[in-house]
Amino acid sequence: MDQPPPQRRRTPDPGAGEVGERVRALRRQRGFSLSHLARLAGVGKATLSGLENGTRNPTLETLYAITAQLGVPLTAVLSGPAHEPVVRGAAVTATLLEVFTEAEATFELYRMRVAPGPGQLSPAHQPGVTEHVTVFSGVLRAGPADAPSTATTGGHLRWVSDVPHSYAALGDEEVQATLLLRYPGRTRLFPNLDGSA
Amino acid sequence: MDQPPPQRRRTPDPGAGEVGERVRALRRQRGFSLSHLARLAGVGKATLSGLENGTRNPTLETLYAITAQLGVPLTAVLSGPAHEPVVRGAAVTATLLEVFTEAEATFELYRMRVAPGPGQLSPAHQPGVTEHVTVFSGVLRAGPADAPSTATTGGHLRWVSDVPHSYAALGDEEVQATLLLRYPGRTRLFPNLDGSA
DNA sequence: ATCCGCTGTTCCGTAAACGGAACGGCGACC
DNA sequence: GGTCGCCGTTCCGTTTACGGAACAGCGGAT
Repeated sequence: MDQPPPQRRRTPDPGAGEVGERVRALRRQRGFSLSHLARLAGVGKATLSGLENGTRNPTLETLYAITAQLGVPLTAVLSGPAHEPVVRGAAVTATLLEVFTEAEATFELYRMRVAPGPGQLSPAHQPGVTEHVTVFSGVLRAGPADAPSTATTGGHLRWVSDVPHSYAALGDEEVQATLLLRYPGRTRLFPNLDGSA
Repeated sequence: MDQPPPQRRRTPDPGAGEVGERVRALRRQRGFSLSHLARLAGVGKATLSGLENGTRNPTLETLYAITAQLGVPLTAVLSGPAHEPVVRGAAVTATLLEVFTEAEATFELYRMRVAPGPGQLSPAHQPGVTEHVTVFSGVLRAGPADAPSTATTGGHLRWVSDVPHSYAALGDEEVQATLLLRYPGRTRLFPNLDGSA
């Protein structure tokens, strides 16, 4: 016999609601009303309302029209692991955001999260490598293993990481931070991740 | 007077055709036939065919179902790593790298370059917005217009940017930095009274 | 008080993206 | 030769995302 329609459901969900939440957050940040943004983007208010509330499944064109007026790339509102963690340890999870190749040095910018609890020790990098950490949430104790420093929200740490170094979150809160690695010359930690497809 | 004809056209196009080309390339890489991928993803062959040929404007759900079966994030098929500057002024050029949406706040991470010469003044942001700048090349003088601070390579600046603020590169060298903007998360009608966080 | 103007939601007809089926084309096997 | 299976495209009816209009709620001006 004919099968009934074979389960139109597809995937757990890309986070349909999350996209709407991000759009709404970005819109509010800019002080735009829903009506205003809809007019700017050339889409109906019903469309934007439904999108923000997760009751519609927008087309690429619609979503692009909106994010363009918000001044963000499409990828900024898409949920999910746009970038997969490239460094994962007991406490530290880092995601490569960007690679800057300059004349004198190469920079790798990571978003880093450090879970509360015992810290994590990382081996030495190549000579001349420096790390710059900007904490924007939580309290981080990090630096050379024999002389770490502490930074809280808004704080900044910097050290030469050609020696073993440690990361640890103080307190109960997960640490959110950005990590900037500076390599002299042009050697890269992850040569195949430059995304210059 | 009446609205002018409502200009149904939106934007130059995010590269509708490009998305299709990338999907097709990824599919062929994996040795999948169109029919096979359509079946895997649970979408109609007509849908996938039209998408690859650029004659359809897919919904997020459709595109996600397909990219998931290709084993790539949605962003892999969207207009690539083309980050265009989103802020441009006399001295400052900034590129939005990432948006982090947290429970209490939203963060926008920029890569910023400040050209040597006269600085640039930026208007106040909304209340509660803070800026965190990490300098990794050059000498930057920035902060509230009436009380800027100076940071050199490896330095860090932080200020509340609900007042006009300025950026200027000291010396002849262009300043390279990362800029983290922190927006208080949900726009609350009443300020938080609990004082936590 | 009434009126605005604006917010965001909901209703509704239209346009189009959707899945399924049918199509022509091609290679393998009988 | 015919037949099968799969390829990718096209046709077609259904579903739904779309924009416009109407709606209730609210703050400010008169």
